[in-house]
Amino acid sequence: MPKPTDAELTILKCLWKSGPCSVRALCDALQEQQKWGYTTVLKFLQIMTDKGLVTRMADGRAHVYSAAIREAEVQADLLGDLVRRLFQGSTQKLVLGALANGEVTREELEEIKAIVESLEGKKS
Amino acid sequence: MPKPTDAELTILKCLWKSGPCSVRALCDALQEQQKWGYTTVLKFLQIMTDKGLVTRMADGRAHVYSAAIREAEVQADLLGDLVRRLFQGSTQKLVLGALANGEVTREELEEIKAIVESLEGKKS
DNA sequence: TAGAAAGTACGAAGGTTTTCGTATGATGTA
DNA sequence: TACATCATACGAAAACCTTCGTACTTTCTA
Repeated sequence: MPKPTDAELTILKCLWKSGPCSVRALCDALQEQQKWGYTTVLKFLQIMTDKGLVTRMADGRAHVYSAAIREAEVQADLLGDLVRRLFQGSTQKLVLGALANGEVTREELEEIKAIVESLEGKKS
Repeated sequence: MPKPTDAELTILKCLWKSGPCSVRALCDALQEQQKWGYTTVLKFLQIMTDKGLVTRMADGRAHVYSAAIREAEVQADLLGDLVRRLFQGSTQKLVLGALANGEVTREELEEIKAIVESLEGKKS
């Protein structure tokens, strides 16, 4: 599974959020963040189809595109990449780095702690 | 501060580990992981000097290169990028994703929990 | 002193990414 | 039916990344 580029990620995020879309609908949905021309978006989708990142179905004259990988898969993939390349392969180092630098509310900390404790339970 | 490319990261990691190096020393240090020619490494260092990722000092005929950014900075930078681009800006979502997919030992979990608790303390 | 050795600088080739423009075909309407 | 509209396909330009090869300079050394 190829790692999506920046532009490809933008499109995937839009597909995850909106569900299957025609090129036109994607363009409209992207309008606010991105000033891409219609053929630019189309080209990305064609490349992504070749790479297996999206699939397409004919809908009369037009095509409807869907994400071919789930958000969680890409997240796991890119996280694993970062862990390997910048944190000596240690997930723990990445987590500590994220906690040290990111904004996390008290409620979110609670939730993280709960997950950590449940993982500890599994390791008994 | 420009985001380092893959090759640039490899070189930065080596500089962080070994400290300031001549091109020759870097080549040797990289020998095991990477089969780069001397001029390849030199070229990267020249590009990285232009980008401000490394600095260099003359040492007689040769140059000695040092990392211009600390490892923790780059880690924070790339983590922030990932949080923004793939986790809706939520550090918590990234942490949960990392915990769900990565390998973490019991001792590491303990340490994470301790950090979480100390952060909770700070928020009181 | 003449040539080997070691270092830097420059440029270029080949690949990928980003971004459109143009060509071409189908569809619907005056 | 002829023209505007909308969709896809194709190709190409510009930027960036990776990787060397070659040229040039300085410094040893036989």
